[in-house]
Amino acid sequence: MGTTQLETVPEPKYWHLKTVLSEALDTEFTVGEILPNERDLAARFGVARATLRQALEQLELEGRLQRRRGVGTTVAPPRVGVAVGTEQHVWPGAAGDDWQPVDCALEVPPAAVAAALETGAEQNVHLVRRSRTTHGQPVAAELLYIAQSAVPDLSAIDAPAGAARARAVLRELQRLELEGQESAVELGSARADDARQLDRLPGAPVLVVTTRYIAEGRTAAVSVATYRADTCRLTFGDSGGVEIHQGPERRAS
Amino acid sequence: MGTTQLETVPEPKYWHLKTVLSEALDTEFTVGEILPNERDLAARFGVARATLRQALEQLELEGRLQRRRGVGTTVAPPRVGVAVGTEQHVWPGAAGDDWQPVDCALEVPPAAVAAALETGAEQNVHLVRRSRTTHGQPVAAELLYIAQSAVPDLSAIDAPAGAARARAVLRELQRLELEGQESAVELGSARADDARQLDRLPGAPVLVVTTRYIAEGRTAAVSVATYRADTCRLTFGDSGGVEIHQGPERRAS
DNA sequence: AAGTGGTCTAGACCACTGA
DNA sequence: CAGTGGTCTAGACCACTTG
Repeated sequence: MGTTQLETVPEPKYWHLKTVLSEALDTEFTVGEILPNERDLAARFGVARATLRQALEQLELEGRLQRRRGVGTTVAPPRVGVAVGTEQHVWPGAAGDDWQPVDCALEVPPAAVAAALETGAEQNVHLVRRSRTTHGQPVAAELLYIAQSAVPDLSAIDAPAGAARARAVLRELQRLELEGQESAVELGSARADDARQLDRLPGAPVLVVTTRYIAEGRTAAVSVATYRADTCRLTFGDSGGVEIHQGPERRAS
Repeated sequence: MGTTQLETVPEPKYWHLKTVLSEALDTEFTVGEILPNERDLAARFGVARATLRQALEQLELEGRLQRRRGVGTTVAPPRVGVAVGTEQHVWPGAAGDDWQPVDCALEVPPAAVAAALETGAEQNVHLVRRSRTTHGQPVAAELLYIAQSAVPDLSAIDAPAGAARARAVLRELQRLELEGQESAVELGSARADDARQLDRLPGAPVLVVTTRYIAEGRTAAVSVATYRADTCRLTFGDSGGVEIHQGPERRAS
């Protein structure tokens, strides 16, 4: 029962509930442990299930919980840091990156991508699909649009389709000199296909990283990478990231 | 009525609703326009208000809508790109950044920050509060922790408190040579005080950017900046960002 | 005071997982 | 199959903004 303060608080119940649960997670649970089910928890705190769910949703958004339909709610491990903007710029597909080519096709890109690539409307570009995993868990799905002019030597690309063709296109890309790259991060929600790749439900919160790769003074490729927002911390800079703000939120005074 | 497909779809109503609304926003509304209120909209689509709200919540998360209690729901402008990791690293408070010092105090930092700064537990550091605005709108609130050893010359800092003291501390910081910085981005939810600064309700989704500033081989300062996730696109790189993925989500095939 | 979005309830049924 | 989280309903009241 949340009998701590009940009269004088204009604070929403779900907010208070979230705080209580958050503290309980720190002190009484270990990573991977299963929580009681939502109906029991709601009853225990004397609130409707919807209210309890509102608190759980926020905790999941903050990466503290993991919920899976048909299974239950578990305590999530700390977010994993994934490097997305290394100091030394490199082409996608360079040796040592942890992306897995999935597919490759010629397609008409979305208007915004077409504008960046300076291709005409309705004009095909290479579309390479890749997925990224760390520690065996899928963390990101990517759509990589490559101007046809950036990979002109199609004769070297004989694979008709699939991952083999994707690898061939990326290999050709390495021949260009990469002059720069710039990225942007924003919040989005997973489309149905991304959600499937990321092992989440559609609409799950994701961090969308769009990157322009610049060569020969033009944008040679555009990447739209979709990262699981619940499990990932995106790091920019030289090292693999610093352990700040990863766990329970503590504040000075 | 959502009479389009009703029998064979296991697609959730709110998801379908979101799609319909999203298309309507593209074609029938202009930025800043007010939508009908939630009760009317729900009735118009033949769903419960809670279901309608689930769709609106997602659209707000994606930066398509803006909702304000007591006012209404409006069509949001495209997200504004804010630069958070320039190529040439600079100290916070350097000339030309668009942060506004608010406050300054000596406080014991959270454990994770203390570890990064390599200060002992319970040891005070400078805590500078700043806020960032673009186009007159508040976009971020920052807590900037600065090791006392990084600003030893306290005699130059005579302002007792407030923004003046913050500026003085930052000015002293510029004397050090900045050797590097590294950042991480993750999803969070606004605490009560951040929410007030950002003109949002507590729990609103935010992008938390934590940055380590390195000088003399040590971490001299740590910044925890909280950006409004609904209105901001964080850009990393040389330019101010590229117009990709900013608007309605269009896809090839 | 009227109208808005925000919170909350007590139910119901569905989709999925695992034994 | 039983148990889980996900969706949905039809109400109610509250907090806030604006005229």
